[in-house]
Amino acid sequence: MSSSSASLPGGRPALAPATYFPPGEEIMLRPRRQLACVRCQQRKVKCDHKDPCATCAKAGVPCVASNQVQRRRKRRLPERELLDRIRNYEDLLTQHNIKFEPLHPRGPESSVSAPKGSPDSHVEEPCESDDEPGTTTASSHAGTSSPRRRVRAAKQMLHTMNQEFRDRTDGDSSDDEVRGVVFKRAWDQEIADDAHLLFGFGWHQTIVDIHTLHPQPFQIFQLWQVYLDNVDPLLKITHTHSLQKRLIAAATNLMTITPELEALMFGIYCMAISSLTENECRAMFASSKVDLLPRFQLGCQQALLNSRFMRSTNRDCLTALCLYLISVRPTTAPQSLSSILGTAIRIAQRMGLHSEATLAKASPLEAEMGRRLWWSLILFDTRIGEMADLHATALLPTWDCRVPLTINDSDIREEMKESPQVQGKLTDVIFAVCRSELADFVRYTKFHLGFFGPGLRPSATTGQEVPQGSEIDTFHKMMEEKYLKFCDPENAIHFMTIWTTRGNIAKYRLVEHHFRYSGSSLHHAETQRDAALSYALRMLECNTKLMTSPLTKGFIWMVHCYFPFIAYIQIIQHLKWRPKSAQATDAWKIMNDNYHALIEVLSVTDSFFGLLTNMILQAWEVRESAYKQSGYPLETPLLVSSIRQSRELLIPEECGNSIKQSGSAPEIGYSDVPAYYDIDMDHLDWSAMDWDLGYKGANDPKHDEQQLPNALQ
DNA sequence: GCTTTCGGACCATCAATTTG
DNA sequence: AAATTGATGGTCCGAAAGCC
Repeated sequence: MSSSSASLPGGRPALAPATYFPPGEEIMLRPRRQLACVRCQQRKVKCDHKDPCATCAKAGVPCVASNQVQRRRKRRLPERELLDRIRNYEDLLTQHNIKFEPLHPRGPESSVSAPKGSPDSHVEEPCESDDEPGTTTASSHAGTSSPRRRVRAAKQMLHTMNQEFRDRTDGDSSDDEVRGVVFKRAWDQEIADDAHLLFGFGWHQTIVDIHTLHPQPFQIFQLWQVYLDNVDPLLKITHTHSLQKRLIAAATNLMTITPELEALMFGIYCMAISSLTENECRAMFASSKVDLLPRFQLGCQQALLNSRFMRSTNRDCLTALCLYLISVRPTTAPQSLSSILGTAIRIAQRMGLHSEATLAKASPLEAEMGRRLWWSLILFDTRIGEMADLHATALLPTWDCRVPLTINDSDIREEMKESPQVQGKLTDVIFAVCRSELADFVRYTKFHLGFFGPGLRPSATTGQEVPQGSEIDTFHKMMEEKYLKFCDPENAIHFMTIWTTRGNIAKYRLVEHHFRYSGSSLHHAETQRDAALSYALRMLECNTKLMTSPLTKGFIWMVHCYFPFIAYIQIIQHLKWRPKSAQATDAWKIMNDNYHALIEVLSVTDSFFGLLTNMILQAWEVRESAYKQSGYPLETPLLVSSIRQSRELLIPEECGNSIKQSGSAPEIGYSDVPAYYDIDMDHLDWSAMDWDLGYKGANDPKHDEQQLPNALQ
């Protein structure tokens, strides 16, 4: 081992070890090498390691500290592989009639030197690059190809198949596996361009030069930093250590990056911008979100097309698609998004991300990142399915991808052969693990399968017991003991984990409640209704904490995605039924707090705002008249006066009419509901919930007119 | 003349391999 | 187990190019 003492031969004075290791440090305890900042690394100039460093300070740009990239496993080519390669090259020389001295004299049985003209021999054609991106001409499209070209393509396809069979049958692959690969390759060669199916233009026909859509190199690192702060801690679908190195290299030469990495970069830009507020975005990039986001989304689309994302098995590519889809959510109808998410999940299934048997064949890093990506897609798809009123879900016990491991990114490296040991409960990935754990629990529950998989019997297909209602208690206790009690409420990601988990558990308690008592005589019993109300109030309380805490500022994009609309419905129904109950005062307070957190980001002209406030006002009117009858004084809560005030500012036609209509089965396509206020379907077939029966006319005959929007019925 | 870019010399690190 | 090897990651000098 070379020493790090001062007497290094031939070294540059500036590179003396003291530069890297502070004087006085013991060699045994020496710290990690102090790295140059990202910009100095990129510019290959000396970095003084200050914060900010002198060169960045001088240039007036942000000084971003770089991370050490994990060393990759050294790969030594085994002798056999080297010999095979030599054999292959010798074969090529033979085919081209180039004289050489062979390493192995060839006998007539030599398998690699098929005689020229035999079916096995490679058909050499000049200019075989028709399918190369960028070289395709209009006349070479599949639809307009000449007979000569078709013959050539057919020959090439046959050649590919023969080659594949030869290569594969030498190894351990089964016949089925070989056939699968061969046909996949064959399709790949035969059909060059089909990506326009989703994004409207062919992969070789980009409408603008994609390179012009990238931000400046220093902005790439700013966006990366925003992504690391606001997005990565929640999703954990990129491996920071290995990706950062690739990004640094990519940012210095955007012309040479692979389309997959380019797509991922645009996906990261999209999510970074999505996670910023308008003011933050303007302060950092001197442009508005509405300018930047569509630009990066277009770049992501084009890069996805360039990487032929629909047939690709590249993880970067699918990760990019996932980030892109999350970033378009606020401006996309859930029905549309749900459809394209189905495509994403099918791609993931083709890659085998849903199957532990397939994941086991990949490296531990690939497998683990694959699991995280699978769960992210499933969780996002589940949520969008709820919003799209989809009566189907991919969250079922029909696949066996396990919940991601509780490990830090630094615990898993590319060269690892064995899965890393699970670390403590508080790792980088705590949020992603907790929500995956919850979904993994839910997908086996009776209520969930009752709604989405009545034909599925998880205990028979998976060996797992079906949790009963009371098992939510056990599960909740387990989550509190296993994860939440270790969380520090002062830590942003821990705070998110605590209140998101508790809020979601309350939501599933409510869903389970309705499943259990739907159609039962107990459904309208006082205690059951009180229980349902308490779950809904708990949901709102958790949501208020997430919306109002300064800790979650960067994560608010995720909080907005989970607006607890059903909690509002549950609470308002209860308040109409029992306007003077002991819980009613508490309920108004909790709703008031949540509403004021909501109003921060809500526009009073939104149709969703009208729908929500209409429901709230009706509940308040019931309470007011009940108190008037009894003669007790009643203080109007702030949210009611605030709603009334905002309505007075609106033109009556814009507000009142639309609200009245929306109260009676409005045409609320979710496309016109601002995504911040997505309506929460919560897995339920609401028509089966018997929501209104017990409440209708309880106190006011007008309630018969009070209906849930179409999508909720 | 100042700044930026980047080829490449040189050093550090550490897994794989060899040596004793 | 220690020593060695060699692949890979990292720094930053200094020549050349770019810019004002």
